[in-house]
Amino acid sequence: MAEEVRVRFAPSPTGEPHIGNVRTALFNWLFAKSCGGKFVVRVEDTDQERLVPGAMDAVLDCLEWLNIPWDEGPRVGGPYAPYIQSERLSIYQELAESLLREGRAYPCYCSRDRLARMRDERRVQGFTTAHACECRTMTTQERRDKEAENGAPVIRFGMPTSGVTKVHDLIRGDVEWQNDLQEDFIILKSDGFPTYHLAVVTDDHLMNISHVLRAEEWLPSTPRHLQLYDALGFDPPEFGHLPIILGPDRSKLSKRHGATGVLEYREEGFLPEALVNFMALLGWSLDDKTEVLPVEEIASNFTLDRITKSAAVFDREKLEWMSGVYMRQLSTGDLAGRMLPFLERDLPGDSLPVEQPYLERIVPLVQERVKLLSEADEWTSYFFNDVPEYDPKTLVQRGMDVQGTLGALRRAMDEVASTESFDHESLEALLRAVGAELGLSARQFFGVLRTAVTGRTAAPPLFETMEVLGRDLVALRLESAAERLDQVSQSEEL
RNA sequence: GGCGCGUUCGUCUAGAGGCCCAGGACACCGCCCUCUCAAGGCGGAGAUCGCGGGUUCGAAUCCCGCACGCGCUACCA
Repeated sequence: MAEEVRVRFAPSPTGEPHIGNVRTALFNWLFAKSCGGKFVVRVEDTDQERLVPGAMDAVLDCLEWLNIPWDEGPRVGGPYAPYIQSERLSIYQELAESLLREGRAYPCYCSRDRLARMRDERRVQGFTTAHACECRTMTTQERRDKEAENGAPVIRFGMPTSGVTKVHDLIRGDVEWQNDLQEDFIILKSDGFPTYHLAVVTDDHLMNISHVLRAEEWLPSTPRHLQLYDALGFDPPEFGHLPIILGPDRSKLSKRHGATGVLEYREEGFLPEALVNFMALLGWSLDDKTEVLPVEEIASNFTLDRITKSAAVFDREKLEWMSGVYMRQLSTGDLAGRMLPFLERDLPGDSLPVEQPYLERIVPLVQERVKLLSEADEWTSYFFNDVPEYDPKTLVQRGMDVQGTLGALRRAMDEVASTESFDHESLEALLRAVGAELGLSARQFFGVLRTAVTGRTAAPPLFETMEVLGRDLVALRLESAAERLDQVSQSEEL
């Protein structure tokens, strides 16, 4: 009988949550969902020096924003609590102690300098930089002497000096390492904190993790973990090493590549469901055609054998496209609700407050034009003021002159003021006829009106826009346009 | 330097011996639609499947070698 699938995401709170981290979280969660397993979050805060206050909350906020819930972990608790490693120190210390007693680990008194020198020497000699110092074979007396002069040692794990360590990686297949090339790595630092290696192995075992799905950069430390499992008498979980995510220069995605923090994408107004879909496609695919699919469908079709082995370059342009796709799928009310906080943030103060019912009339006009919520203000600002800012000269369309443009504006003013129905269909019928009468093409006439009404040369359909703005505002803007154009042309003639 | 992993259009990918002189998507170009911008439709360009050897009637797919890229090589994760 197969055991319950339990996977975990184990971020270390050392900075802003990163696309790479979150993609790993997503794959773990997808895998758990795909087989009815549990997804646990565990905070690996064993590096006190690099610890960044608030980083843990940022990670958790990201997961929540992306709608990736966890079954156990911080904020939700669970049967294996605590899920924060700094609260579990005694567990690791006891295990390190027992390893020490059994002779599988030993105290090491070497200084960093000495270690660095040894590594350099080995490197020039063409050897691996690994392997142990002589602390491994010290006598008890020698240790006592060292301790007196050097203070607290670190605890190193003694790797086997012969044989190979093999893993059957769920994604990469069989991989093996020669043991004598492996380093005697530190499991307990001199401050009493465990290193990653001891802590993961311990907690993955204690928390009953069945599958370790982590980034490929961890593959080289897998033999260490396997040997630790063995020495501790624990059954190892299954391992699967996920392809890493690269920046445009094909090196591991990192801060120097610019926007890599997930929170930045939230600030920019990417839709979380688009980010999730997009990240899932970084290393996984359903088939040869389908790319846009809801997360439930990704989860129900998610299998490890469809994960790629090769690293993937993060393509922001495609993400933007996908965000637009999801944007268009939203209902009016939903989109309006999501836009609101962005408009409140980005619109000038005198345009506020934004009323949701009014916004919902605007949304259908801009929905298929907006890719990011942070663009919402650019697309809608002229709905929230009296007269938009623009260069009056842009009123004059190709093939027209100032006088003709002024005439067109004044004629439109009259029509707008006197027409009975102000719905877009009537307006279009009416103004089309007027344009023809003036001898202007639709492009010209509507171009003049577009600039006058919206202040821009690219905007949603004119007549729907007018309908939403209402007769008074439209009339005001047409009038203002005529005045401003008149002024400019006069001042330039002088 | 050592160890490990990887290598299909610029990018994400499909492909598990004949369906592939390689399919889809983003980006790009053109046309259509059209009041502008989008969205949409149609079409185009773009990959000698890293290279060289094998195996086979037949290889992107299997084997070997090489090259290149990336990762790891901390009292960081």
